[in-house]
Amino acid sequence: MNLDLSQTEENYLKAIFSLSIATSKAISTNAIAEKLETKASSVTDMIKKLSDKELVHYKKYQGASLTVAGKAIAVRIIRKHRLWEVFLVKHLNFKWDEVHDVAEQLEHIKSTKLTQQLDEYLEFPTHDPHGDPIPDENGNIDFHTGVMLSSILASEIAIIMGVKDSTSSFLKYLDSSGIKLGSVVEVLHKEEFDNSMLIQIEGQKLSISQQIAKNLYVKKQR
Amino acid sequence: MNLDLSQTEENYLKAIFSLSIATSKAISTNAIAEKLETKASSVTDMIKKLSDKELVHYKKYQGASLTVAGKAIAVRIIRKHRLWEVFLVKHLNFKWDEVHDVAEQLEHIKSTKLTQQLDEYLEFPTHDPHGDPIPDENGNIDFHTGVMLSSILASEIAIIMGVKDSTSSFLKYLDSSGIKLGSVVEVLHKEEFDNSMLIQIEGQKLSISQQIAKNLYVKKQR
DNA sequence: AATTATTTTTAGACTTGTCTAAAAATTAGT
DNA sequence: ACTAATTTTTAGACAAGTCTAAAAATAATT
Repeated sequence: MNLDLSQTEENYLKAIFSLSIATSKAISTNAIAEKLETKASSVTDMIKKLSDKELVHYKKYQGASLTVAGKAIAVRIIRKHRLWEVFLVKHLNFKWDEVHDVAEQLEHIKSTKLTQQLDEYLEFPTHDPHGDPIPDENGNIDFHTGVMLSSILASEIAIIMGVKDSTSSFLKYLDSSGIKLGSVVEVLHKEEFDNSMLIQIEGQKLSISQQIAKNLYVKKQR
Repeated sequence: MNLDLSQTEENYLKAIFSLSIATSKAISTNAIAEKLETKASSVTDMIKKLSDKELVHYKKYQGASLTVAGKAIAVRIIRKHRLWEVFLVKHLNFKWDEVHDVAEQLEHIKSTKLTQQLDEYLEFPTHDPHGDPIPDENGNIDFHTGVMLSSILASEIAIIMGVKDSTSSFLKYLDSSGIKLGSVVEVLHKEEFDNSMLIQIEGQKLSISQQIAKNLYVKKQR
């Protein structure tokens, strides 16, 4: 069995992996198609192929899920993606909203030595510039605690740990508002009407919509 | 005109470029096929395509040569290849005989910011780990002086500037013989019979075949 | 200059990944 | 439970890049 996958195949595995985080059910053809901006018929073809290679479990009309082997590959790709993001920000002066497209290319470079050495060179980072956890060499991931800022109650204090949405527009909004990873947030008030919240962050008061709050991972301070 | 080339197209341009260094004539279909380890018929197809994109000059049965636009692209790829090689050796602990395959992949990453920043990060290196010149941002290259060790006469002294053959086996031979870029060589004796030479290098006497000497670029010391 | 050998091109086929349009299966709605 | 709506799959086509085998052009030989 040829385990040297095409970039396309790798992208499918990665898509299924990331869609699998939120659920334990099989991932629908349509969901994959939407994620990869392709057509359902193309997805069906590819899932069959990956199923033949025993990288996904697949029964007609029942959606797809990763096998152990498939998940291992997906995690390796994500590991590479995030390591490269760290490299770009830490050493090459990229902003956190500029790294995605380049990392999307770099993640497909095949060389275990490269990945290992890069990891070492970066001093074994645990999180990427967006706060996402970097899988270790064995594929273990410290998933986010999963607490969103939107769930924090008034008068509580938390620390920004990551962003869920990594689109450039969201990241630029955060930059312009002075919200960074590590920032301490105090929830001053929650508006019942639209669930927006008034917060104290980086020395200023700021009103943020629920949409924003739902996309910020935080660690609650006791 | 879509200027976003596939990796395959880029590899053809690079192959034609490197074959063009030794000659001013058009490059034959067969030569390209051999370089890329493919068939002549495939080369014909691709050359036509590149000709349509005005990246190569092509007349049936007359071989191919790069247009100004094609050469510019080829040089950019070579620039990226060599910058990555420097990165791998300088920062990621790769040996000079290990970098080629990885750089072959990395050279296709598309991001002008990445290339610029990498160049700056590496402090604008002028040569890669094999002594090959790195084109600058505008595509200018300091070609090798072109003097090979084989042309150096007995009792003359020279400095190793680069290797012509970058295969792993040749580089490992050099490592095991203590021959490095920058090494000072004195030609002690030239054997008329087989053109081998006895040299003094890195504190030892060494006999090398003409084959070896023909693959080492040197700068003659006056 | 005619013939032979080599190189190059063409023609047709195959693979990968994609698409559209139609058919089949599943899910939802009453 | 039975249509209706939605999702998924199939069938057939296409583009990129490759191949083999045969034809055409060029180069070499005598």
